[in-house]
Amino acid sequence: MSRETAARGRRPKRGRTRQALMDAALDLVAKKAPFSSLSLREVTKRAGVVPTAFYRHFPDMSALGLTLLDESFRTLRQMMREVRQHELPNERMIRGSMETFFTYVRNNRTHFLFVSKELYGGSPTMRQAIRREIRLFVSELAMDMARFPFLTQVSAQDLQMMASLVVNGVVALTQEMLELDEDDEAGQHEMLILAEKQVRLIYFGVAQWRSDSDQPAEPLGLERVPPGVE
Amino acid sequence: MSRETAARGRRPKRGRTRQALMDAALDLVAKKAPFSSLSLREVTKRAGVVPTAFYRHFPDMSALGLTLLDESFRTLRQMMREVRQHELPNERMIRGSMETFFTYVRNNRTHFLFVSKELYGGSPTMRQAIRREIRLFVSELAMDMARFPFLTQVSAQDLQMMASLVVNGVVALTQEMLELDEDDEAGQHEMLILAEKQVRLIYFGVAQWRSDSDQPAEPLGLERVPPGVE
DNA sequence: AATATTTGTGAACAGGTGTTGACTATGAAG
DNA sequence: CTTCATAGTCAACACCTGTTCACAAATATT
Repeated sequence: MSRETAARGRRPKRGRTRQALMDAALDLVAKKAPFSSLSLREVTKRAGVVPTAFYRHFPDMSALGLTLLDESFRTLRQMMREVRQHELPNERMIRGSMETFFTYVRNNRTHFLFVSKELYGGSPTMRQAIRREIRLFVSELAMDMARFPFLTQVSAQDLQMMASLVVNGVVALTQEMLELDEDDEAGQHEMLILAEKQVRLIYFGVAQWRSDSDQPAEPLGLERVPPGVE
Repeated sequence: MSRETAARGRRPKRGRTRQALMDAALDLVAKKAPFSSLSLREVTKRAGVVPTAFYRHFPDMSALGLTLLDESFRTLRQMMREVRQHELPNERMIRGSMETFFTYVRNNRTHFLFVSKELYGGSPTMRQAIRREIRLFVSELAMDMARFPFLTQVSAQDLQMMASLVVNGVVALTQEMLELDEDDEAGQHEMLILAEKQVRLIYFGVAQWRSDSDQPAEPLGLERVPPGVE
């Protein structure tokens, strides 16, 4: 008895509306304004649903945002775990890690666009959540670095500092890559090369580090520069 | 809350309304939402002016935003120039530069808060403008680094890469510092120490770098990989 | 097949939004 | 003093906002 009364009767909208709302929000963020300046009605319209239907799935917009955030990070965390288990700490590791990470970013563009814009522009709750996730990555990377033979004498605090340097760099490059056009192959590859170089550069510095004295192993001539340079 | 909402009785309203609008927007961004989700009426209300008065000074909100951006960077550029001229490339330079820079950030908190939120959350025009400024700082730093005697053989491209690493790191730490409470002396000092360490670490890596081979001066035990790596 | 629960609809509200046009106060220039 | 452009006010508009409520449709449970 499929009666279509006012021509409003639509297809089976089982639990799909919820996902439709999330996708709609993600789309709008990707090609328009940040999430905070996104209206409930806008999202529902794009999802092909009447505004009031929103409340069947989320109490308000900020709840949608947090759900989106969770969705964004859950798969990312899982991927990072796998990378950490498979890779070994050698020269090729850097390239491999960067490659898999940036490929992942590419395949989940809208999610990263969302997170990127919320990192500093979002509500306090959002920002805090994101920064917590980032700090988690830093700690895990620091743990990995602790296993490097030439870093056994570096303090945990300095390891954290080094790891955050790497993660911050990757985050910045990720955001810069998101500014590129979606199918700018050359640009994205260039970004990958750059990322690898930068991380490698940091690792060179790391190898020179002594944390006990808060000083480098060698002065390496930084301060031996003659004052007549200017 | 000592806002002079009673500006109605004040005489000299000459060119002050324009600045009042800018200050109001800056205040709102600092303690509320990002600039994009800021309404014209909200700004005028805070400035103690009727909404229509806005159009006497700016065609629309985005024009206000660009003006704010310009105001934010003009003094910063000037300060950076002075630092670049006074400082010498030695060990103390890093500490000194970081100190003056972070002090400046502290004294211009609202401006940096504004820029920080617009970097990734703002309109395309805004983001582009900000990234252009950042790229400018990178280039200038790269020029400074080119004068380091132990970097004369590094390619211009790699110098750019190194400089962007430093700048990105400082940007990230700046944004992190802005998350701290305004009068959290300890936290801000800690951030300064961290910044100095990170920059110093990068410089150690820099000293190891050889750009002609895209490889480090020494394998330094990261891996005993043969030189024939892609 | 009858019932109950979830999910989507439509109308309506109170209030905020950008922008208009005509009008008025201000202060400088003639 | 008069003239005139600048800068601020007021009322009004058409539109978009979040949220409410009662109702209808679709699905699940009995």
